[in-house]
Amino acid sequence: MKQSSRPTLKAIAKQLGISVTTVSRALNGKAEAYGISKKTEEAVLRAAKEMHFSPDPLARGLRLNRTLSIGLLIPDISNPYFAEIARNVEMAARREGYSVFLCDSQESTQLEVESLALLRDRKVDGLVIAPVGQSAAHLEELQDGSLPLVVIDRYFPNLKLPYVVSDNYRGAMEATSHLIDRGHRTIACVQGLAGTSPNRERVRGYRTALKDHGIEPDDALVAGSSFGQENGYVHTKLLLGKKKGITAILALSNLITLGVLRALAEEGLSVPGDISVICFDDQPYCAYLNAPMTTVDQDNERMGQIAVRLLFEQIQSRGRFSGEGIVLPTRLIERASVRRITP
Amino acid sequence: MKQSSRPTLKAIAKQLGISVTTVSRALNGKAEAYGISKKTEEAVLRAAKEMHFSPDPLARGLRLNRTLSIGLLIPDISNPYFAEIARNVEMAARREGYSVFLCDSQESTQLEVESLALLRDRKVDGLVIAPVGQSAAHLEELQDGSLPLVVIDRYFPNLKLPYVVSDNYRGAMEATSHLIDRGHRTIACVQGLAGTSPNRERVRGYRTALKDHGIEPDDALVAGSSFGQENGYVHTKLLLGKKKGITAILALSNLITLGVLRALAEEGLSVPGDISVICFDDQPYCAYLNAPMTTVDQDNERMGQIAVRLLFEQIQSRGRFSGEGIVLPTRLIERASVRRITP
DNA sequence: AAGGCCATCGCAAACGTTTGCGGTCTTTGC
DNA sequence: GCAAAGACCGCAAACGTTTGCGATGGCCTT
Repeated sequence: MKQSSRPTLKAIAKQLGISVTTVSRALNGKAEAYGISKKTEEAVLRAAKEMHFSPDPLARGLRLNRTLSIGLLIPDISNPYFAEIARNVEMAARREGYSVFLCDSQESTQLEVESLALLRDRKVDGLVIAPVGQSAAHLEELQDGSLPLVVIDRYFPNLKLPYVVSDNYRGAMEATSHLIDRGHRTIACVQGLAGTSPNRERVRGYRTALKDHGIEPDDALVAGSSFGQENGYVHTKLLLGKKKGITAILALSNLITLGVLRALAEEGLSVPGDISVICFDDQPYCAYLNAPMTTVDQDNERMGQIAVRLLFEQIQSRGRFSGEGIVLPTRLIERASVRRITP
Repeated sequence: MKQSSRPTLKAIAKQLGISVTTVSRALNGKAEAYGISKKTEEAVLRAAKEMHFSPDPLARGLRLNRTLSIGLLIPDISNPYFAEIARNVEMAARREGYSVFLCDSQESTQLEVESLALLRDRKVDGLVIAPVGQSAAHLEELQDGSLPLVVIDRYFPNLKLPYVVSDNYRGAMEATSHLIDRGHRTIACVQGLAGTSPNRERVRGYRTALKDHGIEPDDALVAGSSFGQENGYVHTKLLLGKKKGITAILALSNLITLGVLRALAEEGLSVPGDISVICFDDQPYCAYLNAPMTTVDQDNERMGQIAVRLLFEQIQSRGRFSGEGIVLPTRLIERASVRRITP
């Protein structure tokens, strides 16, 4: 009885009394190109099937310098927003025959740098990365196209890297306008991680909407420093204490929103009775919250799929990417967390 | 200017005028064992550092038959329950120097089988798998210990495979008892995927609790066939139509719960005013739902960590696992979705 | 002076592929 | 009958490691 080790080219070759070369070529569909008779080709294919042969990815990778794997680098996979993206990336990649290495940078640039090196070491054929987004120094060296990659969710305006992101600017503008249209004038904004493109764009949309409606943005109404829940909680508390007359809050992420809600509950404020809330990231549960939440839905399903498509285009054209990037529209989902008021 | 290709052992060897053998041994800490002088050892280490050498995982894997990678197989990574597990698995694995291949089986046994083959092909050193759980045929052949693995969330009583799961039985029993204690007698149960261990155990806990309190379980009060949201919705509708007098619902997953809530909303029933609800899986948002949800919290953080620990114990001891498996306690988190009634 | 024994290191094979050059036959053309 | 042309296939190197055997010197011992 043979060991349970996988069959190799050699095994097939020996069984058929031919060389590994021929076996390899036949299996790679190069029979015609190398003048291998139909008979042997079929024999090889049959034997391979019978023995359940599949080429060793390591050996093949070593020789070909392609691993048929990609890296997926995410700031926090437990965030349902990213989890959804990850799911679509995995599905799309698998459909192309690629496997994906998952790395969670835990919102730490330090860990992101390490992960990047690690994935590179692993010789992944490409990378889709949702960067922490505060620093881009470690991404600059990736611009040379030596390693195909696409950036998602957060991007860097001054880097020549393909990206796919939401139209955060318009999304925030629409949301803010929605509030203004319903009579709100003093609108607070609980923001996320400063310096990241989504945060920057969203705040910009928020301010533009205000100005467009003749309301002067008040910097004191914008607070926050991370996309996490705790941040939402803390800064809602602070905002409520510092500024009076706030009638609505724009929360810039789903986790922030949960923090906001906690703070409001503690303060005994009801949504939307006492205060209106609108937030980024639609999640399955948003409709069932106390006061079903009006949200800015991002199409993260497509984001994952498109990211992979963009990536494979690079991989197949070996390198250079031309386009600027892709911006996906958002969608305002109106529910019941915004009240119409008369100022 | 050299190509931007990574430095190899040969490069270091050439630079120092020694053999690759010596370089390899020095880098692997076998200098002493093979009698390599302190001087050369240090020279090698220094050169390696300077050139930013790191061994090619492919070549190493080919030679050693170890890839320093594990596979993580999940039915649905976009489910926050599994996402949280994935996060902890990734973190724990990375801490041990392992990378993780992510596979999403999309709750399909078919895809699970394929993924298993794929990961095996990739020569992962181990596997942590949350199986779909309906069929175990493809897992049986893994019992021989040829590939270390640990099963999480769902397990198979008749398979000798290490597992770590929640104490679903007790969890459901406590939840049901909680309802009974508050006066509920007609308690519906919206279940998940039939045939899976969590579902079986939870239903068993539900029934036991009823019997323990002198209530005869009514099979017509148990319905459902998947852990998804749609299932929760549909079967709540059906239950409400079929059975009268239901005062409480036990929902066996977080997604099911969302479906339940949708159905109740459509029927104009309020929680907990008209009907009480209690559910499995605590999620960050549960506290902010309309009627903050009383839940059975599972410690999926530890589940991921322990799974990895168990896995590495197998990997290091090359093979045989002795223990039976690990059962993590659940915790009932009492909020406001259960009303006290007087039957 | 010869043998033995350390201390230090290198050769070459092996892991499983792919691929640039060939090398044999058989057939064909004249 | 003989060369040229296909048709069909194999050798061996290469990818970057690790490792079983030695190999080479120098120094000590007797």
